[in-house]
Amino acid sequence: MNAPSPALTCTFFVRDYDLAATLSSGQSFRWEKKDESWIGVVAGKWVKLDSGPGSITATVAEPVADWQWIIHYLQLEIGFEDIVRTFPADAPMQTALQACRGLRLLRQDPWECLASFILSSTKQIVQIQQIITLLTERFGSPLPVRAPYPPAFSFPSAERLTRCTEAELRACKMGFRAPYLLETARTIAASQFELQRIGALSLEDARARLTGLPGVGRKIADCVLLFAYGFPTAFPVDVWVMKALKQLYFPRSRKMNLKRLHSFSAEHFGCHSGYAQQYLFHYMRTKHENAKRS
DNA sequence: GCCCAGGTGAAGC
DNA sequence: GCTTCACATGGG
Repeated sequence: MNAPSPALTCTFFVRDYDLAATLSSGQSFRWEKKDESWIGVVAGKWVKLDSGPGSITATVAEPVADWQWIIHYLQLEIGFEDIVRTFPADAPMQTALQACRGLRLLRQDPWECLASFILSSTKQIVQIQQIITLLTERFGSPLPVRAPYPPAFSFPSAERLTRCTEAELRACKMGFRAPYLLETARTIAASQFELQRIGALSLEDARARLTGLPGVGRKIADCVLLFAYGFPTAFPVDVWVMKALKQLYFPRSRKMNLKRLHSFSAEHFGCHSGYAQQYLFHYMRTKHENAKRS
């Protein structure tokens, strides 16, 4: 077989892939929409994604022969229909599914995902994006970019962040999250904690390891387990998912606390409950604008 | 001014 | 075990 020759673009044929919903659904915070394209950084490479009918085209700044990194990130090879089929048949779930069919889960870099969600607590998605943009501009490395697009930067490594002061991090507008990020970066960089090994553990053990890090509780751990490691039943419950579960499933119960909702979700949403969770989250966040459009 | 945002950890009961 | 509160910052 001939090795594929290096190229600047590659087109992938896809079905049921809503790129816009996927990249704007609060999994990753590094995507910016420019005209009809999405600009981001994946695996240390600047990349532009364009969605066509039944296809996604990736464009990079320097020719590459192997596109596996973007295939993996976008999860282009998963059996989407097989996942959606496992969702419960109840009305709320089917409404959410219909509202944003084609929404996918990404497979992100564990460190970037962990650091990003440490910065996410009680912040709106736009603000998380602002913080991460500042962090990458100040402490990441500049990457080759295609003209005429603005400069892009890698996500700073844990080791790089250990050389920051807390004040420098706070200056990225992250507030009280700065010491959490700094301490976690130190733990990771000192190899007291191997992110590599988390994926081989059971869900419960992996979650226990992550929640041992400062600033990482159940919710942030579940985000990393789902968005970076692909644990299919990690089920992050934030304020939106909480609202979705209470309003859609327990409209007249006053005593549904976090713990009860976790046990409900574990038995109700099936073997891909994490995927189902992302549909509920995105549906709740966007249903008002959808209502306006239709 | 107020309430809220992909929460967590510590203190109080 | 649970509930309450402080913690920065910016949007609506």
